Amino acid sequence: MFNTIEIKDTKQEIGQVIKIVRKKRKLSQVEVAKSLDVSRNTIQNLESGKNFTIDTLFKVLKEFDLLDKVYDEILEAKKEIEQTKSLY
Amino acid sequence: MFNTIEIKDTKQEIGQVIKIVRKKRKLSQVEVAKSLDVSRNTIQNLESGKNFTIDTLFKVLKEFDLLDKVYDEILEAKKEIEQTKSLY
DNA sequence: TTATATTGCACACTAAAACAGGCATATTTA
DNA sequence: TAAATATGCCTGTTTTAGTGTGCAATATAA
Repeated sequence: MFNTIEIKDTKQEIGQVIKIVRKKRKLSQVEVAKSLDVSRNTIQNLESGKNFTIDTLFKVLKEFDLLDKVYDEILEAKKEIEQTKSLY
Repeated sequence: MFNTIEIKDTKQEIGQVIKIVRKKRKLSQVEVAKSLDVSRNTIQNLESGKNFTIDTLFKVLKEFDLLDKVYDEILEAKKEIEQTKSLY
């Protein structure tokens, strides 16, 4: 009936986005890993939809200049939620 | 000079959003933890800006009907990135 | 106020993310 | 084509997120 999004799908989409951005910048997994001081496995797992920590994700987003955008969207969501009257 | 967002700040904002939504729904940390089958510590750490896994975050977002929105925003970002010509 | 529930934060323990390294298979480049 | 580079995935080890418990401080209800 309802087409609810699964956690697994969302992780995989994140991984794809990261990979696309990395390719656009012509960087290898090794190069990104070195820049962030994490292992290549960590980048590999992130890109392939495995579980990972928020620190790992945000390190990559920051490296790719995407953290500011995410931060803004969180603030935007916060505003909306605060304005919305509770339905419960 | 440039006001770059830090990872720590972003995590703390996420924690605040989660907490606000939970309060709006008049749920305790214990109740949310039970619903998601995670420990209260995990919810506590998420809300207080500690490090956490993407699975934990997405479980909470799904419980609060926010995962679909996040998924859409990821797809939107993906489109934009794919269209943008690389600057590198 | 007094009782009850909730929260924040310790602690030790367990499960899993992250690390280090290797290897086969693409993919790219000379 | 051959060489070099990059990727995907595996195995074992280390680090840390998550768990379980307890307790003091705070907030809520009687």
